[in-house]
Amino acid sequence: MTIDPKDMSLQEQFEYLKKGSVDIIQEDELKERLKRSQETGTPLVVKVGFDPTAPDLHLGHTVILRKMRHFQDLGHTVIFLIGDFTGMIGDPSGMSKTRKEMTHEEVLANAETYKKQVFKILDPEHTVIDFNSRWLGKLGAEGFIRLAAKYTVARILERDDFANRLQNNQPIAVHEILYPLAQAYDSVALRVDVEMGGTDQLFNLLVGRDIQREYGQPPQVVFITPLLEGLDGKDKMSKSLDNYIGIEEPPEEIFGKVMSISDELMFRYYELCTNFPLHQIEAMIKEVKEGRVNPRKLKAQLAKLIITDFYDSARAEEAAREFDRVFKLKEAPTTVEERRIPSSPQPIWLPKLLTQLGMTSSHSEARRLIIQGGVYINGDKVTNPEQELDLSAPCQYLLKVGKRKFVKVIVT
RNA sequence: GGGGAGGUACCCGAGCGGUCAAAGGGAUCAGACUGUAAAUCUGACGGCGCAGCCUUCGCAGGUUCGAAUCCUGCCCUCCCCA
Repeated sequence: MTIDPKDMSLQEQFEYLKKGSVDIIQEDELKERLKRSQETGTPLVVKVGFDPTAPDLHLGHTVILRKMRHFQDLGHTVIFLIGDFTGMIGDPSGMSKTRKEMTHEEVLANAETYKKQVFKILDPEHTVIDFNSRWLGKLGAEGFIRLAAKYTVARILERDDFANRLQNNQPIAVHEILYPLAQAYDSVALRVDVEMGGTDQLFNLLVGRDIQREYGQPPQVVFITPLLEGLDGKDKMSKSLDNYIGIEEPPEEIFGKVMSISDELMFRYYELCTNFPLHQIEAMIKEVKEGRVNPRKLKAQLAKLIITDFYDSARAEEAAREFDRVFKLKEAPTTVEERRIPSSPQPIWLPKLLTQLGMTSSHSEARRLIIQGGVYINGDKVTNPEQELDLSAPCQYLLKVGKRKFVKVIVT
């Protein structure tokens, strides 16, 4: 980015924001608001809701965080809204069950965790962290009924998820159909100009438009961001599927995970997790296809970019060197977890030790890995599952299990 | 309320008296080949100091020399009708 985003023309601003979006409803309305904002010098209010229970952010979340940042780059205000009230309902789109109410302290603690993570991407100057219990909690039964009166059951049931469940005779609890309304009311309370969300949020965000209209506000622009595929390239990235890159993971870990994704997926990540303009990404795809560039090089670059976002370029370079060291030169990593065990005249059976160290989950597994040639001691492959280690005198053993599990055992 | 189907290892799913630690697929893990890519190939995939033994097929009992398979009760899920 050579030019200051604030110096962009309106059209350029629009393009800057649009990159990587799935849908914008309506594009013209967004352009109009950008224009008016510039004319009046009033920043737009951009809202994105987050779940109060899951403050462990991963690369998938950064897609929308990056987009929030783009709005900030243009001087707009982003509201990081923690859905502590709606969290009691549980978003039906996540098929989650109704959650129990969290205490105020828990919510605040989670908010702190969020702060620590999101400001790796967001600009604190232009970020407001808010909680929707602030207004939804005050609404009361009466207020809620008034709100509910502004929408019809038929319209709520248009939602894919509800329609399917109705079709399949699955239960829909009454409180679930209130969820979209509660979320929509957030937009009213905050007089939101733009609400962003993933593709699974489309319905909720659209209800926001309708409800704002009911309350005499201009309907928000709905900005839909894509869901990032997980490391497997199939499902969306999520912690529960264990196909994620955590925002707080160590650089070495992130580097390794990025290197393990498929070439195809790499370009998707380039698109959604870096500021590379589309034409450059297309050029890279072409170069790879024509064999002019080794995809491995591009993947390493991607890994470094991602780490730089979460840490800094020095850490990124370090992670890259470390990776080469372990996987190219097949050396041990520079820092290996060390575990001390007391010396003993009795030797220890290797599978027992590996299991004790947590490197394997059972003696059987350890035995299997040894038989399959996946266990090394001090760089030498172990072939005998009955292998024992001498613990009679102080010494060190470097254990390696599988491709990447290392532990240094120090006999004291 | 009435009728029907079913619960098998991480997931899907076969098995319906012994030869079943339970077919097949997926996921996963290890090894080979590589670029910790993809594709492919090989092997493993309940536990146990493992040529043997122990515990698994919703739960609890029962029949039998012998049960994932048969019987009884209980729990749960789904489908159709009302």
